[in-house]
Amino acid sequence: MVLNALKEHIKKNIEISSEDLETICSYFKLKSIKKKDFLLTQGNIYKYEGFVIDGCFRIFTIDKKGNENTLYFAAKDWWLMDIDSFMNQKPSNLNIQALEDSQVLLINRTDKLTLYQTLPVVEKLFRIMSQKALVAWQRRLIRNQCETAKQRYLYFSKTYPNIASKLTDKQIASYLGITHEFLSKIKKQQ
Amino acid sequence: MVLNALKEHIKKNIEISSEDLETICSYFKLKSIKKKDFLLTQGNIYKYEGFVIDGCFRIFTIDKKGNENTLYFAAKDWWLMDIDSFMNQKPSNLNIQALEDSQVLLINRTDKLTLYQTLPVVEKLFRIMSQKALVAWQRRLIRNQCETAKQRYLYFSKTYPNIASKLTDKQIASYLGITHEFLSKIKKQQ
DNA sequence: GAAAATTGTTGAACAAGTTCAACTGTTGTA
DNA sequence: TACAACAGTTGAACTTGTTCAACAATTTTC
Repeated sequence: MVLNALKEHIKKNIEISSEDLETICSYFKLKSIKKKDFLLTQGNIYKYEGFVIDGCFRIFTIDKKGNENTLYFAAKDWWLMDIDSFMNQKPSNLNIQALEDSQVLLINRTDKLTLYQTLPVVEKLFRIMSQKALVAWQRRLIRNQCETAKQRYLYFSKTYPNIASKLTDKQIASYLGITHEFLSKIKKQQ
Repeated sequence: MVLNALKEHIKKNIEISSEDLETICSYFKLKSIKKKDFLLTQGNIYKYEGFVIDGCFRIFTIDKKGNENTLYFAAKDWWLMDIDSFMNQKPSNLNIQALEDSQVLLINRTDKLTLYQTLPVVEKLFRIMSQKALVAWQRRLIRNQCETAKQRYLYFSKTYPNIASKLTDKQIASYLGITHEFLSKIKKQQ
């Protein structure tokens, strides 16, 4: 059953009773998203938080010069969030696009706030997940500052082979913060 | 009184009763740290989480090549954390050094875990603070990817003038991810 | 207050990464 | 199946940032 992936994911992060687990999961609804479709586009308020059941997404921004900048990719068991837009009801700077036909479990803002209020364990769950994510973002920033594009490319394709294999070089380049021409030259070198 | 800064900070993030606020604050102890002294050095387990009352700190790592890479600076009202080391009792990759004579409120791991267990509002507080920090780290990464060193320098000195004024150019360069020679050239340009 | 250590500046040669343009190879799609 | 759209490759000229070395200015320390 589709909710099992979410349940397993939650249990990896916290200890939780099965009643609480059921309650949490009952608020999530499954949605299918076709390849190239958007779950969120820049300028709109993000009304959901999503957990990827199957498929792959790219989360990116487009800057003033028109360059696409990929924040991260989300495959199975990753979250699709824009905390700032979702919590503060602000227009988002992000685009969330399916790279292949995908399935996500979505929860809306009202239900999420209800969960926070009624189940303290949900606060704990998202506190722990946020802190883990924070550590990961700090490490990525440091890597960006002290490694060359080639080292970052090798790290990415080694660390996330399943995701990397689904991506075009253009998408990988926008994640690494380099042009796709330069990525092409890097790959030729080795 | 010294705890007032912490109380005000907490109240900016969540709604909280004054009893709970008192309870939380009662676990923090004031510590003075002399200029150039370390609150944490790379390889050790970080036993505290700190809230800066006065002074300024630099949080940085040293990579294999011996280059210092500054993660962030923490002045009044900022937190001094290494979540990964503190929560998982792992040796830290970070150094936390006072840039001037400073004062911090510290809480140890046992007390922090007690707070999490006894006061649900503490989970919420750190969930919210972590999520805000996460958003900030994502934005910084995007800025690093699409702006030049000069733009990043101007952004930093405009956004954090109080912190920037306390720092040497070498420290600022290590935060921006450039050499201090290049920062010197950037400053000459304008 | 002098010596030592650190920080900041400058230049020249170099390396990393971009831009633009032209071309090739793939993947949709009518 | 053909054609359009997009992804990938390559080269030349360019910009951004690094490295190293020498020197000047400032701060620390005894």
